[in-house]
Amino acid sequence: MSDQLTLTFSALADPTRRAMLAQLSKGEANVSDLAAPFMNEMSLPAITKHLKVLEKAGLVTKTRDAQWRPCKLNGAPLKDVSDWMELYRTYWEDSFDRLEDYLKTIVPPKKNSKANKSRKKKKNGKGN
Amino acid sequence: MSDQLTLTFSALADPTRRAMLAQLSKGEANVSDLAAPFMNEMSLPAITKHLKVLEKAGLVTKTRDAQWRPCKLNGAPLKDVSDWMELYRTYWEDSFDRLEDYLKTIVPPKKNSKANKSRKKKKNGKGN
DNA sequence: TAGTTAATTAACCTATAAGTTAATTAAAAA
DNA sequence: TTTTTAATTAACTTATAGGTTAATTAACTA
Repeated sequence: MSDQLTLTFSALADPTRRAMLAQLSKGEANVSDLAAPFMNEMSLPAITKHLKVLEKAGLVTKTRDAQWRPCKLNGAPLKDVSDWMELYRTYWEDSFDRLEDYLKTIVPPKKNSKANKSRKKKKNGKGN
Repeated sequence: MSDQLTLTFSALADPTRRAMLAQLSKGEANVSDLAAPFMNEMSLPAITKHLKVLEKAGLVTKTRDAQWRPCKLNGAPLKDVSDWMELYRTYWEDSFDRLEDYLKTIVPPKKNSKANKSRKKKKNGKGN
């Protein structure tokens, strides 16, 4: 009963699943194709499970072709992630960091805590 | 020993934690401030734990002020998410859906129309 | 029909995520 | 000095994520 965003973030929170998405971004692939890069690390049923997580999140759609199961990337759920991210853009954008750095150069580092009061003396009266 | 992206996605894969980030995006807050909206649903130690997950992901930094722990949002890890998302932009962008829809209107589903012929040559060719 | 291939399901194990209550720490206030 | 406030830690429970091996399903192939 998770909301969509939770389902999506959970699905993305695993490097194997992200690698599977990366592979699918190059084109359709069967389950065994998707499993191939991991066959030294894990079993086929493990891949089936990862795939199921991606399907439940709506990130992958699986069809049928004889005994094969061609899988396709579906990016739609990433739109929600993108929209969510947008709320925080100012917190991670480069320009924000640069602005912060810039502000540090023109606003004297002054703290108003009591601890600070006892510790720090302003260097010269010029600032601000 | 998760990679950063995994840590970040995992941290975001919980609605309580996302709500905490939302609150922090409005400004600094102490642990009890962050807990307040959830006090009917969960205990304070639960919030402490969620906070710890956010800290380990680098999304929140906690400082000290007497017995309070002012918390601050740090968006830096979201940059990685944003960069990762960028790889899939074409798969979720509205314009992509619209382009797809548009292409469906101009590429006849069946035989080679004149328009089709000029754009597409793909019956048996291994071309590109 | 028997055998092979592709994938899933079943049954199980282990680690950990997410919560709890109770105890503890640390600072402030009375 | 005692009490209150803010937060964490400890110890524990429960559910689930992520993996395993073995069995099963379903389609194609010889």
